[in-house]
Amino acid sequence: MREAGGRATPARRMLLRVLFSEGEHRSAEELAAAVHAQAPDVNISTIYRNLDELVRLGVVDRAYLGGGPASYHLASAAHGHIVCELCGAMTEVPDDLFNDLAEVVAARYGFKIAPHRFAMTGLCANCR
Amino acid sequence: MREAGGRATPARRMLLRVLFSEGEHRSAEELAAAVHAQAPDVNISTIYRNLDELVRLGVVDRAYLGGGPASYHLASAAHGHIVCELCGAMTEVPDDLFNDLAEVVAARYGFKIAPHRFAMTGLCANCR
DNA sequence: TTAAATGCAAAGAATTTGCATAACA
DNA sequence: TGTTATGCAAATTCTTTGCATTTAA
Repeated sequence: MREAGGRATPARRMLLRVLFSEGEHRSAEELAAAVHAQAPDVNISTIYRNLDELVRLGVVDRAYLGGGPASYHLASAAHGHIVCELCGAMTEVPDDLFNDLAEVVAARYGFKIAPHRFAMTGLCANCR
Repeated sequence: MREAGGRATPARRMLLRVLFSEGEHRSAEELAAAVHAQAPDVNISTIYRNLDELVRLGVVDRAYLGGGPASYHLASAAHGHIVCELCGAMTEVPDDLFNDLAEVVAARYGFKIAPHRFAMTGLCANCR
């Protein structure tokens, strides 16, 4: 944080602590709730601003898993996502599942996909 | 529409006409604007309701391409999407690009992916 | 004539912004 | 001591909902 010209504030410490301790795939609201358990005065807009900053620094990944709120997780825990369109169940899938596809897309379009920042939607085993 | 117990209303005719004539990947607001060019009185909530219905009937696909509004296109024009996280450029990719990946995901998780309803995000050739 | 569709206005969820104040370095 | 970060409230964007009215079949 400091290296990037930022400051170490209580709100930021709390947010990072929560990101490490809580499970993956938390929305901004959920992260805010977790932060509030310890520091009730941290404003939601501060959460959003700090998440933006952490995303910009590459510390946190923001993934859009469908219509709902954006989902945040530590960049260190990279993985893909599959999300059921009916029941909403989310499953993590290993990054390397995308290797072949990523190669083709890179070769054909010059596009580098970031598998941990989107979800493949469809139908899960239960809902099919 | 009628087969599904629905009615053929002017608002629906207009919406479908627009979906056929306009390009792909329109947001609800864009579709509303196009409809309004011919029928200024159609309410945006009617657009949303009819889009919901068309999605339910499988006539239209709704894709979440990132943080912005949902994107709608005729289900007949099935294809995948890659969207650049920096410049927002969207490119359509053929469905069959997902064949191998879809097979693995089906075998391993029992999950059937719907490639035309999400976008793979990442960096385009220009932004890399 | 009756269930389905619409318009309107209002609410809702998720996120962003302006501005005065507080606090890290 | 001067930015940087925060709180607060209000605004924005996208979408949904309740309800009275209209309309297709």
